[in-house]
Amino acid sequence: MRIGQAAEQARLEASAIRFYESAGVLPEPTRSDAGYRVYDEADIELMRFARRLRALELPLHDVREIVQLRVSGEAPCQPVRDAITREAEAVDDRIAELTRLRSELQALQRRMDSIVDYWPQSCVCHIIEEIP
Amino acid sequence: MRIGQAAEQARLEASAIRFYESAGVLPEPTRSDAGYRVYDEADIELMRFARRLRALELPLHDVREIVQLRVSGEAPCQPVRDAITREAEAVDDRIAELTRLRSELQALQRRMDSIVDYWPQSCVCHIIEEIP
DNA sequence: CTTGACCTTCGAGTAGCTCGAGGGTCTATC
DNA sequence: GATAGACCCTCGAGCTACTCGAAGGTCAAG
Repeated sequence: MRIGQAAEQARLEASAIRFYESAGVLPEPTRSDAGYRVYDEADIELMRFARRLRALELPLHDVREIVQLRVSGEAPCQPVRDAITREAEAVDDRIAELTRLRSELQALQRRMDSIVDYWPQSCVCHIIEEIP
Repeated sequence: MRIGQAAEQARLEASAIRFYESAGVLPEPTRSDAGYRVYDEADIELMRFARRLRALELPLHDVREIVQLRVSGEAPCQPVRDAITREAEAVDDRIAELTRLRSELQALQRRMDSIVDYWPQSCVCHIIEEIP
């Protein structure tokens, strides 16, 4: 199977498959006489594995490490656990950050609305100055 | 005042100030005879304004538009309102996405823990295969 | 006159891809 | 056999928002 069909089966873009290969995440596939990449079912499964790890938003270097272990026949369980633990912490941190940011944005929106209600012609942009 | 002190006053990195200038966010400053960038208090205020907008995680092209309006003497109120509205929506979307992701990561962690509790020697990585 | 702190520009690096240019290949149809 | 259209190749650039390092110029103090 060539890269287009592989991409469809693995639900990745062909450009992403080439990129993963160049980044050492996926192994170099065999080539046809014409130089086309040729994949089999096991290659597709590996692509799906990588896609699932990326769907968890694991950084690519973690995906690379985990996929390489799997390719070499070692169980990548501990790296997967560690990566998921790190990722869960990163996600929690980012949610907390975005929650603070959302409060701040909502407060700004309320202030802008109230200023416009009371002084329809006035400029509200000075409220930005109040951000530390 | 030169760029180092300006960076300190505006709480930006000097490299960020140069980058903002090259990106058209901040205007080109006057130069000393030696070619050093020279800033006054109004320049610092503009830097702070840009920093505050970026602290709201507004994309740089929005910051550029808003800062340029302010430089040209126009009130950037409506663009600020629009940008904040867009940003609030983007933040809400991202929080929803990350909340889903956190649930998924926590579910994976629980599954991995339970598998290790019951079959301490087994590999848990097949649980990744269950991700669509 | 030298030292060290500061400044300059330019290019590359970060993350994770996508897209386009310029070219080759394969398959079906005429 | 020719040709059209779909597919593939590599390489380089682009996206975001900066940061860092190299190689070199400037300035004040001792």
